Amino acid sequence: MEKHTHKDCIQALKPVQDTLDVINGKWKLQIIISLNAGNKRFTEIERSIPKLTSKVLAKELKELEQNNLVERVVKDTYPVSIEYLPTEHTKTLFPVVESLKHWGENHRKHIFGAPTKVEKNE
Amino acid sequence: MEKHTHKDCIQALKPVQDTLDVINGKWKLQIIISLNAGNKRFTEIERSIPKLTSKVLAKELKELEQNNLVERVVKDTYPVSIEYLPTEHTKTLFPVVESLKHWGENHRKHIFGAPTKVEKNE
DNA sequence: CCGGATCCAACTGGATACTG
DNA sequence: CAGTATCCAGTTGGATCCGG
Repeated sequence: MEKHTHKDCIQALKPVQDTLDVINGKWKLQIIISLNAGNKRFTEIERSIPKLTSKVLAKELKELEQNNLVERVVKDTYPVSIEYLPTEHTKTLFPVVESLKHWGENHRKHIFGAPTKVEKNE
Repeated sequence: MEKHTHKDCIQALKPVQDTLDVINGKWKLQIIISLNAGNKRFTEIERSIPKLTSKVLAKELKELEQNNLVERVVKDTYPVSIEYLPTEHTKTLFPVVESLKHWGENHRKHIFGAPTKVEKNE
């Protein structure tokens, strides 16, 4: 087996990193789930996710919006109300999440020899 | 998408986050690829990945080893040589990476390629 | 060659307060 | 309500040097 610069491998890795960047961090997927559970308003989302602060939520929502995974809708009422909605594109993420979930479960068995357990939840 | 409770989703999300933690960062997958390309020695791996420093590589290799994705072999030669090898467990990661890659490619088209769907707000 | 130790700059994110 | 601003502590990672 020859050793090479595997530049082509790195090239193939680019879309992988793109995906990881998009769902990166511990909040993005939780936010997406919260939206799909029906939460729409900023404060609603914030309250639905423990330990998530408004500063971080604002930042995460912006990034999700840029990636077309969240739609920000400004309602021209008084006072202006804002809704965050999941997009069609969001749904394409579900199989990926399933894949990650499946591997995570298998990995846990592989490392600890025990299935995922329910832990504390504040 | 069928109806879940929010808590169910968060619960199901745990193994997903496990997986993301394992392949997190911009180096882990590159290192795995480098190993699978045949690179074994520390310095070899370091040179094969631009911008990767020895400190970070050492840390990443330790984490990968803890997750059984890398095997560290000490050869009792003079001077002691060390080899890093991919494991069987590493292979189980490939379908996941494929899934991430596929979504990343599709996502890029969706964002930039622009068969732009018309989503109008009022 | 294989890293560990150290110093340091930049970034991250929590807590709190504040605004239109 | 939907965020911003500010301060601040902890973490990350680059640069460099060092020892086995």
